[in-house]
Amino acid sequence: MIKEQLKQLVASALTKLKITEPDIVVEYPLHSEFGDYATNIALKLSKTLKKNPITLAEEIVAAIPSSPLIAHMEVATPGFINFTIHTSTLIHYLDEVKLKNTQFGHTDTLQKKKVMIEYTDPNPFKEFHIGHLYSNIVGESLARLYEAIGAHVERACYQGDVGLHVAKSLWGMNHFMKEESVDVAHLEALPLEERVKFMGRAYAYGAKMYEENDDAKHAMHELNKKIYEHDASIYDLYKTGRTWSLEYFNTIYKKLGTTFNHHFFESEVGNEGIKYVKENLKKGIFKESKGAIIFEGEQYGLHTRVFINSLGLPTYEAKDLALAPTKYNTFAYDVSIIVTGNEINDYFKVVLKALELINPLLRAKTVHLSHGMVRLPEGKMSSRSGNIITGEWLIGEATEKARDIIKKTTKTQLSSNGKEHDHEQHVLAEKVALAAIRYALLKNTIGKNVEFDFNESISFDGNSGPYLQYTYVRCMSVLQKQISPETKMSTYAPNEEEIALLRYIPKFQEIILAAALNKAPNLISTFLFEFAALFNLFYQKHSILNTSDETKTFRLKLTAAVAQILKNGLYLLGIETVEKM
RNA sequence: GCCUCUGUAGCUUAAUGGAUAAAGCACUGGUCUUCGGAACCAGUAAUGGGGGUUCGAUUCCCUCCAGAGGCACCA
Repeated sequence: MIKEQLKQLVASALTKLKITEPDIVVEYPLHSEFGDYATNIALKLSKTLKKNPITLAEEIVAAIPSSPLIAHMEVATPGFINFTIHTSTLIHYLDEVKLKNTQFGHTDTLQKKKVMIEYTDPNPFKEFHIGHLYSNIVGESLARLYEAIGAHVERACYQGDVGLHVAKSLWGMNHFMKEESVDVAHLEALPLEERVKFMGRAYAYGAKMYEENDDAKHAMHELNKKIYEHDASIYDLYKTGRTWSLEYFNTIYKKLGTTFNHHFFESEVGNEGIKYVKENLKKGIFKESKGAIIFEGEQYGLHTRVFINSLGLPTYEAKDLALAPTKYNTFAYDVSIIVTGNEINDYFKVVLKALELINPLLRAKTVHLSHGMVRLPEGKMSSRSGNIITGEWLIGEATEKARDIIKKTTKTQLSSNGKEHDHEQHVLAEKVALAAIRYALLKNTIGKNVEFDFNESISFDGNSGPYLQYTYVRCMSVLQKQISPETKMSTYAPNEEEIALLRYIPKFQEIILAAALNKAPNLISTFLFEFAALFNLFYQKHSILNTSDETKTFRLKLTAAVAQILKNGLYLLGIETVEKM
C-alpha cells in the first residue's frame, strides 16, 4: 500500500534525524493541489522538539530516502509535507486491477481471524420492519468488509422466539380466531404473506390490550409461562406461528442475499441463561430483589436491570448473557460483533458489564455496534401502534419507482419479451431498488438516527446507488464494443482527468482497510461516489474509442479498472451491479 | 428528575485535532451532431448560543438551548 510505504519512508527519515515517534499519520489532503498524500508529522513534533514546524518539515523532507514512488515533495504552511506520486507508479496499478479481478482491493490484514457478526435479529410473530432491514444492510456490509481484509467471517442471526412479545401475539391470535371464527387450518390455507399479516395484527392488538386491560395483561403473563413450559394448550399454535414467521423471514433473507451460518434462538438460551445467572448469584454479581434476580448497574454508572423475573422466567438480559458462550461454543471467535439499533445502547452496557464480571475474556472479544433508528416524519415507528414501515413495503415501493424509470429509459433493451420480459424487468428493477435503499442507508455514518422520507431518502440520481450502477453500465457498454487490451502501458502521459482517476486506484485498498477497521461502510460509499463522478467527468470530456491507438489502449484499460473497482466496491455495500438498466 | 446520544447551507448528509468546511437534493444559469442524459459544468448558501484547552477545534472540556433514546420484572 502506498500509504504504508510513505509511512515507512517518513519513519526512516525520522530515524536518520534521531527522532522517535511511533504514530505517523499519512492522510489524503482535502484538495488535489496539495498532492496525493500528506503528513502532519512536523506539526505534531514541533512542540516537543521546540522547533519551527516548517524548518522541521524541510529537515524531514531532506532525510527521506529517494524512492521511485515519489515524484514530488513539498513543504506547505503551516508545516505539512505533501507527496505527489509518480504517474508511472499509478499506471502500474492498472495492470493489477483488470476486469474480473474480484479480489482487487483485498488484503490479508486480519489473517483468517475469526469474526462472528450477529445482525438482522427479527422477532418471530412480529413484522420484519425497516429497522431490521437497516441492521441487515449494515451487518452484511460489515461481514463483507471483514472478509475483504482477510477475516474468516461467520454470520449469525438471533431471533426472539420466546418472551412476552410472543405471548402478546399468541393471545391476539387466539382472540381474533375466536372473534372471526377461523381455525389454524383455515389460516394455513392462506398465502404466507396473509398469515404473517394476521400475526402482526394480533401482536398490535395484544400489545394494546396489555397496556389497557389488566385481565388481559395477566392472561398474557400466564401464557408466557406456558410457552416457556411447552404447555400443550398453546404449544401447537406456538410452533405453527413460529414456523410461519421463520419461513417468511427466509424469503426476505433470500431477497436480500444474506446467508446465515448460524441461527440462534432465545428459546435455546433461556435455560442456559437461568443457570448462568443463578451460578453467579452466589458470587454476588446478581442480587435477589422483590422475587426477581437483578443486576445493580448503579455501582458502575449504569442502571439496574432484571435478569430473571419474579415468575422465574429469564428476561432478554439473561438470554443475551448466555448467548455469548453459546456462540463461542459453536465458533471460537476472536471478535464477536453484535449489530443492533441504538435504542438499546444503555441496555447493552448493562449486559456487557455483567458479562465482563462473569467472563472477562468473552467480554473483551465482544463489540456492540449500534446503528441509528429510522424515524418517520410523523414520529416514532412502533409495531405496537402499527405505525411501521415493513422491509417488504419499502423494497416494493422502491421497485415500482425503479420500474417506472426503466420504462422511460429508451436505451434499456432486455433480451426477452412478453411475460419473460416483465419478469426480467422486475428482477432488474428490484436490483436497482435495493441499490438505492442500501446506498441511502450506508452513505451516512452508522449510529446516527435516520430521518426517513421515501421521496427524499430513496434517491435514484446524484449521490445514490443507481448512479454508481449506472456508471458501471456505462463502462461495460464501452467495453462491450471493444475489450480492454492486455498490453502493458509503459510510457503514457495521462491528462488531468485521467490522473485524477489513476490516483484513486491504489487508494481503494487503503479505504477498504480503513472502512473495515473503523466499521464504517460510508467510507466506501464516499470513495465510490467520488470515483464514479471523476469517471463521468472524464467520460464527458474525452472519447475513449475515437482516439489514437495508444490513447485508446490506455483508456480502455482505465475504463476496465473503473468498472472492476465499482463492482468490487459495490459488493462491499451489498449492492449488485447490472449490465443494463 | 437522572443517564446517554445528536445539533453543519432551505432539506438530507460528509469531514482519523489540520490547509480554502465537502457533497447530493432543491433553486438559478449553462453543456452535448450521446462510446448510454439515472450524465456533465457553473452559481447562491452552513458548523445551535456562550466560554475554555490547543500553534490549530465541526471534532476535546464546561455551560446554556433544542431534539431523540433509555431509566427493574418488554425485546
